[in-house]
Amino acid sequence: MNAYPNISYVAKLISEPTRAIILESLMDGKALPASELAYMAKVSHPTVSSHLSKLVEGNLLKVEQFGRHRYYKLASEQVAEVLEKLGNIAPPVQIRSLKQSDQMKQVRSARTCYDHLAGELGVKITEALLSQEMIIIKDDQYEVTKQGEEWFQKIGIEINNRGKSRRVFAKPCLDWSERRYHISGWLGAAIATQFFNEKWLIKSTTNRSVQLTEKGSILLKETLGLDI
Amino acid sequence: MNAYPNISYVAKLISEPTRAIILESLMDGKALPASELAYMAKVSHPTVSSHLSKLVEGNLLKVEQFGRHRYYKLASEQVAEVLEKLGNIAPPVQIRSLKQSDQMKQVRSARTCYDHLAGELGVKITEALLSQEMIIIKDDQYEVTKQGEEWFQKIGIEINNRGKSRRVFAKPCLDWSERRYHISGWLGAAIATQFFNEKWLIKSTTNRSVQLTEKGSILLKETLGLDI
DNA sequence: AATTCATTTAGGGTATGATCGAAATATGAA
DNA sequence: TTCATATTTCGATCATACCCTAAATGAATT
Repeated sequence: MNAYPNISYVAKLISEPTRAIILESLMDGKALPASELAYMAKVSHPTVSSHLSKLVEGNLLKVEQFGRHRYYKLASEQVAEVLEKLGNIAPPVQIRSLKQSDQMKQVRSARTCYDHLAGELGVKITEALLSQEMIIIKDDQYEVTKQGEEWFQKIGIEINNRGKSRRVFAKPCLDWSERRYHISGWLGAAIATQFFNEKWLIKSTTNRSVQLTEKGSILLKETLGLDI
Repeated sequence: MNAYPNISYVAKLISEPTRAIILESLMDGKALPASELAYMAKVSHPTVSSHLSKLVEGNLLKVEQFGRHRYYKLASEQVAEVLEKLGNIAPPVQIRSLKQSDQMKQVRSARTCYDHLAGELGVKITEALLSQEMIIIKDDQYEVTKQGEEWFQKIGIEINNRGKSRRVFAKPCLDWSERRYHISGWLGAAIATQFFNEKWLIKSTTNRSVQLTEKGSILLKETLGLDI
């Protein structure tokens, strides 16, 4: 009765708290060196090193070497998907300190999820686009309307310019903190990229959270009527 | 740096091999009593009982009591989704015995995945429907064509009869054994249900595999040109 | 009430694996 | 070559938790 892929092996890799912190730290798709991850997870170098080799061995992480630095990142978007889905059925963590509570608030308010926006900000933008009929939902996918196309063009995104990208255009992704949906897929990534390029949004250096800038705030207010 | 849902907690629940067997045994959506699960996982009653209480505590399983029996089932479709996705990034199990190898072959050839068909059979039906243009793929979703509607009607499925079901109509689900796609969502469930109702397909009593009947084989040959 | 079947609690043996300091290795800079 | 930094290997310690047997509980049937 064991004729299945080795689910328990992968789950075991994810289950160890230190490794879970490592994976979560890499969920926004960036690559980090071992020492940085050791600092984030608050464990010694030998410990993090042993965890990293297990994660690479299990194909959850990839490693790229530049000189004496090794940068670790998630092995694929599928891994990020599994982690996000696990987040959806997982209970929230117990908050133990004020600092942690602040981090939590930041991350819930706005963060990146692999390559698109999530958290309250991601959900609010998505819902504003829906209510203004810039996008509509059809069969569990988002479609951009005529006026939506103009709006995206105005902020610098050419909907029809995505070339031969075989990626899903835009689908709803259940947000673990809001229990509502935000946009993932090609469109989600395009929005996030543009927001960073135009400095409407900046990334935190310590966690997955992101911060709306003055410029970004004005843009959302003026073009979508969004107060944040 | 821990301001996230408790991914490691859920992963730990799934990671224990005995619990993984229990979860996999319930992946087709059916409900089983503790003693049956103890037999399948080849552990004692106390052991399985302790695992089951942890899985219920962690909201991965639900329990329903009928008299002195307690039936356990997956808590939600989301749990099944997580398990299936984990299967996609997990390495295949080591085959240790002939019996296990036979089970493996059965399960790979045809099985249920929560409430729709998977394995070689699920993939072949999906690909036949695509090549005959009964369904087409559009933006990562399947749509039923005019002639497809007739085909579904012929086998007893009214596409337009799904009432107020808010479920995704039909989307591709990556199959861990085939590394190709089968149909999930409302349509996937409708197909599976109809195949069981009409006895074109029967379930194994010991694992997730299913067997095409004589009648079922003829139907697929005559209406889709599928040789299985 | 007594019996039977399903499941849970209790307690102890055992194994796995996470952790760290110290030392070793690998890479680039001086 | 020598030094400095990044990472891994080694060895020992320690905690977690899985597993079983035996006994207890809970729920129907007689």
